[in-house]
Amino acid sequence: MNDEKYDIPLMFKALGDPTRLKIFSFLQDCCCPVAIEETGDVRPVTGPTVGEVCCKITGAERINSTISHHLKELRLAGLIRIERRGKNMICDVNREAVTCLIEFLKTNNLQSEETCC
Amino acid sequence: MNDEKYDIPLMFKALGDPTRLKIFSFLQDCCCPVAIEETGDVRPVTGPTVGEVCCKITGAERINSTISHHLKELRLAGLIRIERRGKNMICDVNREAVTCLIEFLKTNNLQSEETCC
DNA sequence: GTATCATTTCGATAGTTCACGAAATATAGG
DNA sequence: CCTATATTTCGTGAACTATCGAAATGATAC
Repeated sequence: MNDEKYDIPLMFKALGDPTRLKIFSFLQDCCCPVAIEETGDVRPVTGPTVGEVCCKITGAERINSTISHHLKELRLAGLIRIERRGKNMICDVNREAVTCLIEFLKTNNLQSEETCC
Repeated sequence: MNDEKYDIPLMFKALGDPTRLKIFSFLQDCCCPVAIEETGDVRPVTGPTVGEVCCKITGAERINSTISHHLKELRLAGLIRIERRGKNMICDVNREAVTCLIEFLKTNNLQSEETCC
């Protein structure tokens, strides 16, 4: 799971900004349905639009270029996917990437607090 | 586990720099023995010194102020502990903090790739 | 106390990032 | 094609960060 596919420091960096972490957290809580392709790839079926994310995070109606920028960084880090659905772009969390981070953190981080080697 | 005790974005930010992630990774691999106090607190017994970390990360013999700075950031984020042992400062990973991150990432990140709500 | 070793703090610099508004792009609908 | 809607890209300034060498600190050894 710790492929070359994901850039671990880039993913952590993306989550290291409070605004981005809020966005990520919101998308995680949305827990949107996904479709599984013949290839085995997973892609979002529905989910919050960029506008809905903006509204949720900033409280404002208007779409914010800052949120767009943060979404792009989360996307470039591989943590979320953004896909057009008609007029809107919809977002969802890339669970594989998150699992990759979890695996990284789990390494040598056994719950036991005794000496391990 | 998701106490107020840890600042999640700050921890992710600390891990978001490649140099710091290398340091953290090295300390994780060291997997040093820890002592359990009467209070239940855990503290390092032995572990790499700051000099050893510098050597490992930069390859140089000399202690590097940059590494010192990165260690401080990891410490302020709560991810590692640094303690004096005679002339040296020794480092180790704070597993509780790491577990806190893992729990955060696990939320709504079930392995199942089907619709979950 | 003085010298020495290990590490941190300070100060400067170059580079990066966040946030904002304005302009550009892409899609849908008439 | 023209318009409206949704979102991204661009340009800018302020704030932050990484890195480096030099000076300061703190602990031990003599």
